Amino acid sequence: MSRTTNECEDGMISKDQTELPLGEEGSYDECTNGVVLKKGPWTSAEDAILIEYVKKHGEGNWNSVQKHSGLLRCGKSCRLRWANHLRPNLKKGAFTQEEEQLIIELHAKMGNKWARMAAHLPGRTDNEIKNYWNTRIKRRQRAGLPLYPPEVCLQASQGSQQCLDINRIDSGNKGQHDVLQTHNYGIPDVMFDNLRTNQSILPYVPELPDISASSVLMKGLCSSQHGSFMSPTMHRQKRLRETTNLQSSFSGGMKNDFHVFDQFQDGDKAAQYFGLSFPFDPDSVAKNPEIFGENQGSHTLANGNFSASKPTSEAVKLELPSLQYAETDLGGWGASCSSSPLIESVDTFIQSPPTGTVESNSPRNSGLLDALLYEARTLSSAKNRSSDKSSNSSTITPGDDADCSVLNFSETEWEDYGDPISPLCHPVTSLFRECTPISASGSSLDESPPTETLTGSKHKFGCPAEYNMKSEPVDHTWTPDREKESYTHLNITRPDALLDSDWLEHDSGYGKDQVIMPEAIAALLGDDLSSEYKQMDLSSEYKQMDAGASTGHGWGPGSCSWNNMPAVCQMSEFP
DNA sequence: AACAGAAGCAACCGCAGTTCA
DNA sequence: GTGAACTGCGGTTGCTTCTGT
Repeated sequence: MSRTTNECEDGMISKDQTELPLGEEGSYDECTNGVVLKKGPWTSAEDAILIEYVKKHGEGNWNSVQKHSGLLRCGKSCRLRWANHLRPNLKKGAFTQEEEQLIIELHAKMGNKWARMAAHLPGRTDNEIKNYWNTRIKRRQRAGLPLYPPEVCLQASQGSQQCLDINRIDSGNKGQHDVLQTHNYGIPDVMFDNLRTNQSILPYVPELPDISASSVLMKGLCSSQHGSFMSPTMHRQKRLRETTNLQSSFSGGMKNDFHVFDQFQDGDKAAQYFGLSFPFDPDSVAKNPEIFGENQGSHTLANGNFSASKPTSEAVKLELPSLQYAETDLGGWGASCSSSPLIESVDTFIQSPPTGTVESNSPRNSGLLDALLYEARTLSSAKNRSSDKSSNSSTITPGDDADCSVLNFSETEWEDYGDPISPLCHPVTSLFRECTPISASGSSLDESPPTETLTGSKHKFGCPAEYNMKSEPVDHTWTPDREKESYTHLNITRPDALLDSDWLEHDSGYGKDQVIMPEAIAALLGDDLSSEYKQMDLSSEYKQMDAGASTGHGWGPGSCSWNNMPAVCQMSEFP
């Protein structure tokens, strides 16, 4: 079925009926029935027509735009033009630092879910974000920088962990569609945490500081979600669907993208796979080139953040294992504890930071309905948390808006929640204090890896000096002020902010009558959500996963051993 | 001033999900 | 229940502008 044909069939305006605006820029495609549609850049006249149409008829029914307005554009083109350029409240201009930071964090958690990311950035379009990200990747690739700054990887890992938890809890729950969509990001962390927490099985791991096994590997996987581990040529949604079909996002991801784990029944191989401090096994590269960044074809950096023992390409050679960022701070990283993961971390992937607006009032817009529900849950849970915050911070409340917490690593906020222990068994505040490089210039955080840790002759985990990243004269001295600055960057996503009247009355461009009202949202979701989450909490699957866990949180230390990991990871025969 | 490459941006394309007849 | 139509999303391409040589 040809979309163009369909659109043309709807087009109604035939060539002989229409006077072509010859001389205008843009090309014209003639469809089988003679209808001609313009392509290429939009003119201001066309914009005016479209704006007028939307004013009269509202969004949606894009294919009828042509019928009613005579605009020689297909519906898709109209929708795109409206969404990306004409709709009210679009922010134009460069991304602010806050936005950049948010994009990085969101991408670390969501991957290339541009539309969802855009929902977190009011006034920004998915296209803008996508373009920004793609150019950013190019930039960093040239500079030999890792895709994500370390602290973002940490946050993403927490989100991933939570994602996994949720998937396990409620893998069959269609309502967790959003969660399922993000399954990719969770898989590695389990692997890594398992590595770390099962050191007796991995002979090399005990030599690593507490943070190493999980954080190092996780950092690599922060980028590997699109690169080294993932097959970039595989359609993401296809992955999702297959995953869903498998009744387990986790298993699906493993099946489709993590076949390489099959070889990890051997602990040594696993160690080699995860590289860095482990003896390099060139065979691993030969056998699994995709592991080491030879998966090309996506925009993902070949050198991503995942630095194996020995890069196999020049691009990778520039790469430095992300772990080195923490080289001088390993004492902090190693401030291990046996506490259970951070409470909020459990449901990071359930919720996300607020979106500013509901962009459409189109009743048929299912995607936006999802977005509305998504936002509503966020709002609802944010509200819940604000009320629960004082009473109980040690109970898993899946409805909590932990996503915001991830994005708002305000030290004070962590403290507010009691024991600020990360899922990696590290005090979050100390992790971020030691790991968040913010340049004094206030330039984008991710653009500035800590130089002083990049230029050592040989870092602690055995990465030879020749793999050191190109050092750049960036001041990475960490000061409390900078720390504060970095935290405050993110406060726009504070759950509290959601309930702020200003936020709620954020002009969506459709008048205040379409403002999201917290009461309405609460009424919409209210008990349903809570019961849903209660159900999740009690799900037998979750209990099964939790069985044997020493922490009672399912994925804490001991919850999943290396021995049972292959059972999870080798799900190629998963029913 | 001319040129090449990089960067930024806008738009198109194809696929998939949802809705409707 | 099924197929067509509509819509949204992500990937990609192409054009324009900027920057360095």
